[in-house]
Amino acid sequence: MTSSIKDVAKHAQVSISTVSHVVNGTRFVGAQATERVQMAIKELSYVPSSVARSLKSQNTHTLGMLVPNCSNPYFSEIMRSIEERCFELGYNLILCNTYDRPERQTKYLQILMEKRVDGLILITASKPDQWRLPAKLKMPVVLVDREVNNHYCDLVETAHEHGTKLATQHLLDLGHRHIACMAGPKGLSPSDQRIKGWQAALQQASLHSSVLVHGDFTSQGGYETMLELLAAWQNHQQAKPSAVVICNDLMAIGALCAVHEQGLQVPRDLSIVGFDDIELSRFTNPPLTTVRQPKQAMGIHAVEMLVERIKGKRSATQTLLLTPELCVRGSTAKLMAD
Amino acid sequence: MTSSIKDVAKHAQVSISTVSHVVNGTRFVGAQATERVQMAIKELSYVPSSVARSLKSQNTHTLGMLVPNCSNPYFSEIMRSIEERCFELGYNLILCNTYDRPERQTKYLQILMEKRVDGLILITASKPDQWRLPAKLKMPVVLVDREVNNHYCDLVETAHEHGTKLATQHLLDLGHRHIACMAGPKGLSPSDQRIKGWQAALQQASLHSSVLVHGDFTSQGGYETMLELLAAWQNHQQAKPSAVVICNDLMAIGALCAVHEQGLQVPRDLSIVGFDDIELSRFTNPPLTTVRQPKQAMGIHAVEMLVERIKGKRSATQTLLLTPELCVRGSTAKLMAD
DNA sequence: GAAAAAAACGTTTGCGCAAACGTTTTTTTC
DNA sequence: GAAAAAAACGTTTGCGCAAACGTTTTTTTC
Repeated sequence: MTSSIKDVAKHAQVSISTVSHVVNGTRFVGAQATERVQMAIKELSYVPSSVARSLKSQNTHTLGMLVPNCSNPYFSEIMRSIEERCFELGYNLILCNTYDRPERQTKYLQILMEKRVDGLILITASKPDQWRLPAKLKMPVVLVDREVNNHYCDLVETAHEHGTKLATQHLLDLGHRHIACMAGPKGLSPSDQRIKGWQAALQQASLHSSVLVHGDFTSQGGYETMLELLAAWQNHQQAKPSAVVICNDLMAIGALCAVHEQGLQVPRDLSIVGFDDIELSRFTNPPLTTVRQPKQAMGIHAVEMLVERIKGKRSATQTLLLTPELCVRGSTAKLMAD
Repeated sequence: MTSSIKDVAKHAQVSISTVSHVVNGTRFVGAQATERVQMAIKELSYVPSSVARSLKSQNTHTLGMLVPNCSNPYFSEIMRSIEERCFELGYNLILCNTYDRPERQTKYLQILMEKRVDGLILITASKPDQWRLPAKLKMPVVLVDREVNNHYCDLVETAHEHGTKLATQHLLDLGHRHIACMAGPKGLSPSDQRIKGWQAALQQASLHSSVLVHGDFTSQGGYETMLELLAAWQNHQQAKPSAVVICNDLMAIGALCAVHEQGLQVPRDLSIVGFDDIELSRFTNPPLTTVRQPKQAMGIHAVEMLVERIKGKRSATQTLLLTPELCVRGSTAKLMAD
């Protein structure tokens, strides 16, 4: 079926050694021999086997990438830049969706170890207690976006707390005093840190913390959670805030939808700030004011840190904290006097 | 470093053959021997090498997946269902973004052949003339969403033409008579077919084709193209249509943004229908009426057809044409009398 | 109780390659 | 012109495994 180095050698009337050296340029080979080998390669459509090469060289130039869900734009945008940098550095990526399910993650880790991937990029949003990396996992690992309990590995993340601080401060500057927060699932570290940032900004302005609710980081969740909030406000069960800090863009987009569905307007009746700055945030109605995570930089650095480890150029673990920035668009406005 | 079957054999005082048979359950092994092998595996943290196994068995249980851009929600949603089915069937996926660049695709095809992937899933949107599959590519291939010139391979796609026909008919039913179309890049087969559907529906209603413009299937492109359209209409260079069929959701979302930015309202001043039904379409403002592509079914069938070929269960090429359906939401409304 | 059959393992090969190690031929050195 | 060096290749090994092929011991059969 597929021809091997042996077939090429026979066809070119040289040794397999010579074929190997022509293919890899690892030793001088005379002009005629080179010529004959190249001809044979072409005629037999020879493609060297990475499988055999990997067995010999003990590396695969392949990385495992675990993400909760590749159709979440936040993750897919990070994935994109990871893939891009991998391509440039000569690595391939095996895509693994975990859906935050520990058994699925465990299964994938096993498979990736069997495949002898050179390293792992972990973007996983499950609760810390649910998932500890097996200690025996003797393989370079870079965590992206969130810590893991027993982390003996590198980490790249955004300064979540600083991000929501920026968002909240922006709303304060616009005159808002009642600023609610829609966070992610309880116990999830990025979510917890974002809550802290919101609280810190309020405290700094000598304001009480306002309403805090938890969503699930999906659009549908943001939509439903916002509907509940609006209902509570309309029934006067709670004082109505004039602004909401929403801890990711997907929920913010769902929330926007809910607000409009109830006949209210953003930002006239309610200012909304998101978090992540996914590509579509620029095109919502109104365009979403949000905290931009440097997703491209995250991906690039994650790959570079991982490759450093793979090549043994660094032994100490390293944490890279990237700075988010506020993108002011149309979903926030000055507080209207009632 | 990592232990091999040899180490396990020595530790358990059996032959490598026995270890292999215990690991794979391919031959009866006595209770004590089994016990000793399992102990040794645990103590040495032995993980069998898929690399060596692949070299021996001549398969990798790995598929290549080429997509134009994994951060495009339409593709990422298909990818998700592909990954899901692969996981169930015991295959891994290597993620390859091509960005519609032929040289990048060529490079990836070479790498995937070297990696000896068992098959290929191709979701690629580049122009047919730019990219022909190398004839020597002796490997099962399934095309998703679009044809390729020399296609000796399987194909899964949506009935594009039928889709835009549904969309256009819906607008006609609402009383619209001037219905424009914003298509994708010229020469791209799904785009061309969608244009045909729009034309066919108009013709069936004995109407002239209205304005046709070409975007690039991105949000930004949809935004800009819509701004140009609006400018042309406001300068009375063109009669203003009351509705637009937009050939994917990303452009539709960009277009929505442009319309609102110009102070107009959807659907009051302009009805808009999208195509794809990406997840966020439900949450736009107004929620987007769109043609749903059965993305999950596409992914599942693509994987299953590919695995059939890999296992040699089918030799004839096969084309699967899936039926889209219209999702009526808030971006379309009855034509208002002026 | 000897021959045949069954049970339970072990030895060896080959998958395709990279590269250490070796060999032959030609050229250089003095 | 003989010894040494250089040029240009070839032979062989081992990476880790699956499985064909083989061997030894025990049990069954008549």
